[in-house]
Amino acid sequence: MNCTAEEKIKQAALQVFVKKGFANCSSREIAKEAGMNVALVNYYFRSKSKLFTIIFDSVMAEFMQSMVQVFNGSLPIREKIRFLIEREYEFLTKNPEIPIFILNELSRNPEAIEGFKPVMEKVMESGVFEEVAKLQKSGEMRQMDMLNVTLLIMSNCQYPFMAKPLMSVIHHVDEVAYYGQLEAHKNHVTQMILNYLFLNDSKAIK
Amino acid sequence: MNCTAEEKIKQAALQVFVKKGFANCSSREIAKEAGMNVALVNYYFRSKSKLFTIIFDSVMAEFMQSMVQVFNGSLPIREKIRFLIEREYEFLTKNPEIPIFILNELSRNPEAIEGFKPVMEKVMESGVFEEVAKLQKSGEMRQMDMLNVTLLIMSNCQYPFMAKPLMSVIHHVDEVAYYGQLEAHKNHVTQMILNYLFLNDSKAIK
DNA sequence: AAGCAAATTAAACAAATGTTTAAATCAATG
DNA sequence: CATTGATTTAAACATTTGTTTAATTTGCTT
Repeated sequence: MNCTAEEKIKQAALQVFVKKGFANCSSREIAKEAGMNVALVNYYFRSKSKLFTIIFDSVMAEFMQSMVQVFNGSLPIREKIRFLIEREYEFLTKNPEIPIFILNELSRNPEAIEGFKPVMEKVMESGVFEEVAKLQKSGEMRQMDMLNVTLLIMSNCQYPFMAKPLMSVIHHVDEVAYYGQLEAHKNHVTQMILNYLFLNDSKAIK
Repeated sequence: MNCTAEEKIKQAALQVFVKKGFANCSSREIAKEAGMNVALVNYYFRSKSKLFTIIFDSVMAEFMQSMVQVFNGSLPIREKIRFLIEREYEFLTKNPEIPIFILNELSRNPEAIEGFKPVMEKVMESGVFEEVAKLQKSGEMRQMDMLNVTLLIMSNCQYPFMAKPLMSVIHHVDEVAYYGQLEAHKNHVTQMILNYLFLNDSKAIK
């Protein structure tokens, strides 16, 4: 592990930013978390904003990584989607605060999306969108816009992790029990989405 | 319309808090939005935090209102769910920033959930949960935990509005086009969820 | 060991923040 | 009109914030 001061600050910033959000934490808090002086943060990164941009972009990249990997693989679309949901739940179980962090920062500060565009290129280059379009033409998949397909998958993967505080109260479960429920939820979501996207579906499990 | 100073401050606070979040705005900003002096905010509400709690609780109540109304109605479960999704999309089209506001504040400050518990009581009292349990016993509905049912509905209603900045970039659409897509999405979501929740479903549309 | 650049620190700065104070204004009552 | 209480304001307060400065330490080369 790279343990230079610069790297330590980046790790601390990642933790603090993701947990509390840009507006809700101070440079001094990040420095303290890294075990160093405030001035060092600006010595290495010039400003809180500049540091944030670096962290945010790296989070976005990691966040999209599983999607890119799965899409670039050679599985048939149906298995790609199943695998993608599997991977998303795996990633989000380890990093449950990421989606709320990203969506919150993006809606408060839309220019933050800039650093994300290069990652998006890779998804487009994978050719999944064209592949889906072909299956839709042939009647194997339901005719619908790719935006809606993307939205179905992302909604059902990310929202359950974002809503933990709300759902725990509604259904009186603690954190451990909630993550247990999400394992079951993953299976429901996979079945439901595949059944809906693919027509005349002999593999559908009732 | 009630145009007392107190009411004007509350309206300004609602706008500012929802748009920017608690940590990302100042008392002075709220006062300016209301067209009055900073000191008045504390004169009427004692502190920024106290004012926030009042606003947050009222937002939570309004947010859950459609759910309570639909659940207390006399429609069969299937129609209740269909109607609920309709109402959610209607509400969120008018108030798209509410879900990210609520989930963000809740995850940064979990005690904020307190003011929500009374609203939750009303949902429980409606008896929907028992009604669903009965249909599950009879085999009309798929056997699954109520937490997962709730999660399916909320994910597919709220997330699409939360993810607007992300999705607009991914699919190169502007705000107007995006909300247009969400109309189509509402129909997909309704079909998909009903098809999944209700078994042996003659009304299912392929 | 001396010198030097990079790394690190304590201290200071101006601006912004939540909150309070004390004075001014207003509206209604006697 | 004078008085009283509620409302509104400008100003001040102490803290915190992001950022900078200038001094000190560190590690390494000669």
